Amino acid sequence: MAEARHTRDRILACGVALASVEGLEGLTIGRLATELGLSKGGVLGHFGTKERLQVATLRRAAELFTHLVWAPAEHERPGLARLRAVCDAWARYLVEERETFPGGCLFATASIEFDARAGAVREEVARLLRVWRVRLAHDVRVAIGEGELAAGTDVEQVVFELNGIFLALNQQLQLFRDERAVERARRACERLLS
Amino acid sequence: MAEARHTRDRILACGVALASVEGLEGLTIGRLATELGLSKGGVLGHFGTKERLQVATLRRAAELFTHLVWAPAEHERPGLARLRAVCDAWARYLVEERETFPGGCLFATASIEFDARAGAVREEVARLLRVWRVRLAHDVRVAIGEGELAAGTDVEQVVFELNGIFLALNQQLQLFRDERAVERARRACERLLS
DNA sequence: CCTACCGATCGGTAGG
DNA sequence: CCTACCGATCGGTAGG
Repeated sequence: MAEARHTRDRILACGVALASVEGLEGLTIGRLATELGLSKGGVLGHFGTKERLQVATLRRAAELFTHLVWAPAEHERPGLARLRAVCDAWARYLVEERETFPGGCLFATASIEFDARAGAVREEVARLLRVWRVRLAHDVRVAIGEGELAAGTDVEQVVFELNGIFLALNQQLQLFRDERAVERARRACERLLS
Repeated sequence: MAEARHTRDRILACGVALASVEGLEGLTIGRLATELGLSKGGVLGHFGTKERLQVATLRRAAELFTHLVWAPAEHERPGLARLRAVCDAWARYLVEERETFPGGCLFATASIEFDARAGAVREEVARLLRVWRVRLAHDVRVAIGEGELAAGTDVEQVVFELNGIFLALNQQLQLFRDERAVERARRACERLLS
């Protein structure tokens, strides 16, 4: 039924925002229910267990990330031009999507929260981050092939450092509310991609 | 009494390890009590409230960090030499202190966990991270003064990027169990500090 | 999708 | 430091 689908979407939108602040463990069924005017049974019925709710929330966040960070850059020329567009969109996503992710990037939150636990949630976080890195690595490789980056450039090294820059930016924005860090991230990317 | 002090130390050692894995919110009084063979009252008596237990746990983690990362570098020549020694010790701390911090750096965990909440825990995390950054900034400034780093170097930029490198290393070690990232962090530091 | 309920665990208190 | 207890909330189930 279309109504059930719509309810599921509402639950996930609320779940992404809640998990961004409280973590995927702090994403409780009771709180979701209260916030949406549903019963706990009504929430849980769409997912079966809390773990599956957590995985569904992560996947929805990945769809949003793709839409907000990848889509604006996708049609740029592969290689350095697209990498730069991705970095721009990535920074914009961290700064501007306070409504969707009031507690900052959900992948930063979830990767820290589950990095020492076993289970389906941890596996899903790791998988989604790997997919993203493959995408970045591809454009780094193209940039090297095109001579836009030095021939000896270590692809994984660039991806590692890019990841660090945006983890640092997320922390600076969320914990210190320091928007000047956007400029720092931009400069760090420039230094890395030239 | 010396015994009470000893019990408090035992609670905090266990608390640091537990919070490293489960977060400072997942650090529950009941679980601490069970793990230490105490009653809940026995645990809480040393701190009063859970929030104060969380702050005490963070402070203990900061003492450990100082001992493991700052102390080995402290007597190096201020400036670039000491910065390099700090980076070495910082990486070693993330890789080797699995027993003390089985879930990785507690400051990485706590900063993500509390970056969207108000209260004493958030303030303490932010304060401790600021103290550490001041320390790093000082040696960057000395290095510039000594001509070891270019005259136009932006101090906060270097600190920002250093922080990113070690956040990325922590994630790579914990979520992906990728020890090759240590070499990547080392290379990123070299690139930054030359 | 609902109400009504389950056992477990949470932070915290009282009294000793 | 203990036992015994409080109300609230957790994930989840039953029956409709």
